Amino acid sequence: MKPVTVYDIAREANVSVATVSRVINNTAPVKKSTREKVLELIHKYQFQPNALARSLFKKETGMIGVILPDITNPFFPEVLAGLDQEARSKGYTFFLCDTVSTNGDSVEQYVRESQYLNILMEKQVDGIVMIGGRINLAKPERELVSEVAEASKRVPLLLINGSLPGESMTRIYADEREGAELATQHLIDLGHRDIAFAGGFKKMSNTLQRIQGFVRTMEKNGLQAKKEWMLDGGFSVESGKAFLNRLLELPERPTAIFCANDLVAIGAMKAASKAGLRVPQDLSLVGFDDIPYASNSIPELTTVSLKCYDVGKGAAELLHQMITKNKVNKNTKIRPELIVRETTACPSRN
Amino acid sequence: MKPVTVYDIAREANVSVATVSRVINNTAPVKKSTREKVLELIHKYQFQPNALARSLFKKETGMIGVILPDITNPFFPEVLAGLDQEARSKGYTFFLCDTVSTNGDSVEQYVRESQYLNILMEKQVDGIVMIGGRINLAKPERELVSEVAEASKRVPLLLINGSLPGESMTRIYADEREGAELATQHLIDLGHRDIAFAGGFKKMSNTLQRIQGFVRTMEKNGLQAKKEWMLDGGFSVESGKAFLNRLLELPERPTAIFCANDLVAIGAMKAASKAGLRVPQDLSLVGFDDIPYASNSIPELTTVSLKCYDVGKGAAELLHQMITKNKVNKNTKIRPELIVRETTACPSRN
DNA sequence: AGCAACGATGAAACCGGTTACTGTCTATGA
DNA sequence: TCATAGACAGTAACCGGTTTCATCGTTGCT
Repeated sequence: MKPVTVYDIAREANVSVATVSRVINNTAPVKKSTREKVLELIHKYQFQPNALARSLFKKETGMIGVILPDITNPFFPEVLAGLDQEARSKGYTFFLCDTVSTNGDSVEQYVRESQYLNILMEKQVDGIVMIGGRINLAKPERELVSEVAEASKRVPLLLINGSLPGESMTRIYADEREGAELATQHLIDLGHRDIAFAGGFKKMSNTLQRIQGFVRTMEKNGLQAKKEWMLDGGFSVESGKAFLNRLLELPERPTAIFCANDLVAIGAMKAASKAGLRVPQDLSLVGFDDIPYASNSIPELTTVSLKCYDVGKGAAELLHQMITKNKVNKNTKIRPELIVRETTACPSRN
Repeated sequence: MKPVTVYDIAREANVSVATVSRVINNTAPVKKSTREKVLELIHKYQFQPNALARSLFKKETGMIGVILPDITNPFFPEVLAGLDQEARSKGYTFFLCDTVSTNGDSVEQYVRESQYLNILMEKQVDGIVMIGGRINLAKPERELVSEVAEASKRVPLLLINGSLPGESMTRIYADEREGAELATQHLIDLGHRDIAFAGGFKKMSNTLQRIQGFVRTMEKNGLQAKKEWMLDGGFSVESGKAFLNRLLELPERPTAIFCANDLVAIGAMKAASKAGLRVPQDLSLVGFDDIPYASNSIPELTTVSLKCYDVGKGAAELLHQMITKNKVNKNTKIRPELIVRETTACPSRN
């Protein structure tokens, strides 16, 4: 049972396909009686025009691709939600491209990124959004990155929360350094002097930014970031636990930890609880991102909101501009916000 | 700067487009020297074949659509991950269609569902997966549902965790009733007799199933489910808090609550903590779904795993079968599993 | 030598829409 | 009365691939 086409409709209505098309798109006047006849047939057969054919000719698909590293990380659904709400109102549909690697191999992830980039372009998406992923690599890995820049010459491509070293691409991002400064200053203001930084990957630009903001703020306050209290190696709950346990084994312990993201903070909180430490009385914790977890934990997590939803929404607007006009300001910065909840307090003196 | 096409390649290689196509798809023998010349040009121009044109002719797009109610609910990313991993290995790409309504209006959500259904079909997706949403409506709302059944006649359509009353459609689901039985029996085995049920929407079939499992197990053990301890009205953390507070105001209080999902359980846990109740000493809590939250809370949540990931994976396999052959067993059931963690204990006697 | 089978290739149809171009026919104004 | 604009509609080209069918030259077998 073949799907019905404009030709079928045209034949049965005794008109040409051009007329059918005009009725569908309201693109030129059609006699009322003719229009009605066509409309009736369309309804009768539940005719659905083939979007492939249409897009092939019109050179626009109304599809945009989103490439992200792991949909299971609650950070991403949040920006996706913002992206979606805004994009939907403009008539776009989404490809979701998750580059998560099954075996934890990060090279595999990069490969996947390239694959998706190609697939999306072949599918003629109107635009592409990349969140995180390789665009977060720090300078040394630069070569890995050129094809992203290459792709951006062929299709509107927007980077979220990441930049390509050396390449000037359009991007929208939350200012991670400022966020880190906010968090660090908050801890210092509470009276903490012994503050650790835990989480992330030093190879990634987002981690670097956060570390920079941390170190800088420490120094500005006449404090110094202790090397042995700077732990990296992951963004997950598990790694958060590991970090805390490592910290526990040290001769000197910090009174507060600034975590690279909320998941790490949650992990640290769990490990602390296991070890009999009370948060925030014995240990202050601040996270980063403000994913929904953060407000659902007990105690609720003090954190820095990266305004995921706003970033997503802004991204959709920007991309839309890139697609229609193609004049857009290259760098859009979203200001993060410190959200004080229950995991930070003055250090206990003893 | 127009994108290059097979024609451009063909011209410059002094061959016909047919030959170029053959080289690309390895679909017929081509002389080695010719092949190399073509390949070289493809590389030179970074030629990317237009997938729209190809799909238009081949009548397959390698795209599948996923319709779900709210990507922000961590349940869905989990099944998405399973779906994705499996589908990706079979060469599919995803449309993500989030029907979440901005204003909380559920009618709006149904409208969105229909829209997406149509869009997806027009875009000629190879198949559609629907998770939750209107397929979860209980019988009375049946009329709202016919167009889903209608769509399933035109394109392979698979239902996850939901059924269409009266219509026989292919579906894969975790047995919610069995899951509820597991949870309830667990509480009873611990010695609880006064057990409440909180969360969900009574209009939705998934809630109904869980309630059924709960009530049935209570009765099987000679207990009865108290009407005033059966609260519905949501699947969110907020509603979980509200439920607990309502329960607190009652003259008689349950010693345990079986929550319609993990989010509700988390909410209840938070409200309990605020009210000075210790979990599990003063109140046992069991959730449902086993989203990542569940293992990250303090204390960790006892819950019923719906095997989201497996369900997603199974869905991808099923859909693929529906697309290729079209012979498939209509009902695939996944057995849920009780996961005992830290929020359940024997009731304290007093 | 004769013929089948196969390798290599091109011409053209096809997928299902949209639109440029053309040509009626009618209403309107000079 | 005639020129002209605008409503209405059809023909055919076009978008960029894939595939069928036909052609032609080799090779292999009898």
